[in-house]
Amino acid sequence: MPSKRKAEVLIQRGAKRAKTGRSSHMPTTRTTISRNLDSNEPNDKPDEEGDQVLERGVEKNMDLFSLGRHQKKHTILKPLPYIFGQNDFSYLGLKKDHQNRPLWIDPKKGRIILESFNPLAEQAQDFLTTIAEPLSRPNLVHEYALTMHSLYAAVSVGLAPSDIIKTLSRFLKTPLPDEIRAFINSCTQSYGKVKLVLKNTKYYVESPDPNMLQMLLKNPTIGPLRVQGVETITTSVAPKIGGLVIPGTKNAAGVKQINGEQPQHGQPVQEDTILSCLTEEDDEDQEVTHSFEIAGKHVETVQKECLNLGYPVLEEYDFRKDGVNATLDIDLKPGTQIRPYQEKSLSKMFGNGRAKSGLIVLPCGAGKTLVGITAACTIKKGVIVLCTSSMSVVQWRQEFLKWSNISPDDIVAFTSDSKGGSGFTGITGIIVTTYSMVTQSKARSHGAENVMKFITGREWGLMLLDEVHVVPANIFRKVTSSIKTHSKLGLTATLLREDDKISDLNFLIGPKLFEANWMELSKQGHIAKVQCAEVWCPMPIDFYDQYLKAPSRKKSLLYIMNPRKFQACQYLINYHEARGDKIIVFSDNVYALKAYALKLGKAFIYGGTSQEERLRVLENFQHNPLVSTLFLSKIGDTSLDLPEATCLIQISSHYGSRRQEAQRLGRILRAKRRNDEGFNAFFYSLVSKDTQEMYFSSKRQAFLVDQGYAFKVITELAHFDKTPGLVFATAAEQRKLLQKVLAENETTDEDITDDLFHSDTMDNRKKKAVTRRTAGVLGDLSGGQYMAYVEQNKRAGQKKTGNWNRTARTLREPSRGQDVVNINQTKRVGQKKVGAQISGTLGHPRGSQDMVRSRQNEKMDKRRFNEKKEKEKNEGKKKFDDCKKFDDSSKKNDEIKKKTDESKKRNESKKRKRNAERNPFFKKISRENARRAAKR
DNA sequence: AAGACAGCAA
DNA sequence: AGATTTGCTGTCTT
Repeated sequence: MPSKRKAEVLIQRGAKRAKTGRSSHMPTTRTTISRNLDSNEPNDKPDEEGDQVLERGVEKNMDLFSLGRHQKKHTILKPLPYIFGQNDFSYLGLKKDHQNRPLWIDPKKGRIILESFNPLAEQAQDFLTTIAEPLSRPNLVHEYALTMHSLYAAVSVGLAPSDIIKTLSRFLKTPLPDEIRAFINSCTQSYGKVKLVLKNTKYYVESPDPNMLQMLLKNPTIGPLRVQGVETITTSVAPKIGGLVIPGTKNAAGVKQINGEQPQHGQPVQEDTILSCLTEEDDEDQEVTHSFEIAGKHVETVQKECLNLGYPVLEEYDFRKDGVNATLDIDLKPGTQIRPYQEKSLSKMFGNGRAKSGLIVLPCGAGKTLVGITAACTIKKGVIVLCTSSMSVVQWRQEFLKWSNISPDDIVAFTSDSKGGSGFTGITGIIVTTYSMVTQSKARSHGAENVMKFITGREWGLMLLDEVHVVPANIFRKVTSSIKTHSKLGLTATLLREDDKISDLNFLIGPKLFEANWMELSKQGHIAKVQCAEVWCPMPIDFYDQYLKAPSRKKSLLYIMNPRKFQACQYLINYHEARGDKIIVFSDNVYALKAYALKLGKAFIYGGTSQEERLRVLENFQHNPLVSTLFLSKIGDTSLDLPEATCLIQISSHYGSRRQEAQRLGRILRAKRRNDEGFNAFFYSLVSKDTQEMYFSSKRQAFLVDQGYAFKVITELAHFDKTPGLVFATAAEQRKLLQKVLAENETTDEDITDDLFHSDTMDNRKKKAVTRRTAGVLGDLSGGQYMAYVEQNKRAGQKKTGNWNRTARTLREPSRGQDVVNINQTKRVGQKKVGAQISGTLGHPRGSQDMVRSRQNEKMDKRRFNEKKEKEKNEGKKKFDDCKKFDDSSKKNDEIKKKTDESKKRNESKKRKRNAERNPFFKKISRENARRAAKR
């Protein structure tokens, strides 16, 4: 039964990935292939290595259809399409020595398949990462896509089209299809014809070919964006390559040795992979180039349009020839050596002696920061670093100080609480800030205003974009146009978004320069090895009943609060604590987070946890051997500098977000013990069987599976039933939990609707709430008693946890697990509790945090309402337009309609605000606040 | 120093 | 397929 299920899921996943090709799900492919080969070959030993089987099988099958027979192949060999599916390209005709060549190609889609067990695989892989985009790299067969962008990137590293074609056909088992040859030629020819150049904070579109510029100016999108009357003719010199040394590399060490400095001992001498420059021709001729100016804010549009036209804009920074911008005194600290893959990624960036803009993708814990710092040390000009949170701003600054010799005065943090004066003490320097800091367009404080002027008013040599996958978000993409920089380097671990905006990075930043192979890094010991598992927790029958009946909202709560999941979680925690692991448990749902942590007596942190408390908990988690489990909400995904954990358990997560999954896995890749013999980190996803969670889980895993991680499915934990002390062991307890879960939703909704949503605009919401109420049968039946239960519980909780000293003690003595290690009670939260009490008297069962939340909900409803209205309006407008296409007055009407709509909206929001203010609930709160303030 | 608030991301 | 809740930011107020 379990194996059947597994097969089903695998097939499902395979089907889901069918768009990107079957081979992307390795376990399926592998098992299918070996099974079929087994049946073909009776002598086959069952324990034979899969790759050997595959290789021999492939050989054997290849023999069956030698060249010339391929026309008939499909009729002759029935099993083949079954085995290889759409990935059988042998009809292209195999070369005689195909066994020695590692690549297949799909002539239609430009997909390249690499046999990673082939002796030439390593060489081929290096080549492939340069010219194509890795799609999926599991154990045996890797899949790459030849795309426009990847080819642009290849040319920008210096590969000539002929090189690409020559090398590709050398690795191919089949002759290079003509389509592919044509595709490569068409993509590479137009590359580099148009350049974007930054001079004196002005942008110019430049080309050696005046016709090209004329063509662009005639383009309806680009033409009007030209700044008038500044067409100039300039001369430029083609770049030279030699002499550039990236600090931290072997070359750099050599230079230092000559200068009398010794590289630190114990550092392995690295292979000289650096600057294997592919073009050596030094053009000494001076070329005449033509250019026209465009405004900074139009750069994005122009780049996008040029890309559409098939003339990608080349953005390169010849920083060594830049005499205008001051040179920054920065270098890596002596003895610092960067790892081979870091070097490789940087050599892609500086491949031709100039700085190319682009993206570097490295898994978490693989030293992205150091790559950024090394890039900064190579360019040696003003640097601006952008991060997602103020925490990482501080970290980036620290890392810079740690790895480089930059003077602390020259590196400034610019965040809301550290405005960093108005610049550097020197003439240039590094500024570290957040995306929102530089994109905020609303009123700014005086200091911030100054710094912003400073940032936008000058030219930067390098812009480092941390977590670059956030840039395509509507607000953040502004940064690329408002800050004038010669080169951009985007860093991320997961170049993934669940929307389709990720390809925008191609013109917002640049092509992907390098993407590391996770499995390779873990084999080399740079990141930890991880065992991934999905634990299937069956739902107790009454839970499942309710799950089937429940509306989607409650469904999720039900499968998260599955008692069997509680038990599995407890079991895993016990098991790994006994092994000496440090465990992090992730839950997106705060309610579940608290419930789990309290029930199992562990520490937890979520958004409402104060700064002070967070630090205290983290410190205990790190140093106190008695605190080895920590529960985190999605706060742990981004904004927490987590100490090293070795085991990770997910109990709930954000739908099918692959990025979240990868980011969470990244939390255990850093482990210091990774090089210990046989060390393994563990990654568990707990899913409730036969629920939506299964689907989400498979979706989330897609990225990691592509990276080569194999997820085991665990349906039974060893001695699970005999484990003593499991929570919710009796049916009565489970029933109680079920009621609690059902009622939790009920009461909240009811209260929110009754207390907070008096305003007439909320009719929709109310309707929704009513339907929801009728749906929960069990909740209705037991609602009354149940309220009492909640209230009691709440008060008990208050009594128990209000005291700071007590919680501090329980933390130090976790053996008093019975006491519940609730270390979430800071002074701040304690104050909030007062709010909770008030709300309690009003019949609001949850804390004031929830009050805030529900107000936010109201806001959100407001927004959604507006959005909906907007949508309807747009649709209406469209129809309106359609009907009155030729009516001149339609525009006027439209405008009037818009205006009235807007004023209506404004009035409504005002009304809502007034209502909110008049609401006794808020009045009471604000009175309480005032009273408290007076007391202080 | 901490909370309210608004806006945004995922 | 679509939903959706939590958390971050800066600024202003107390």
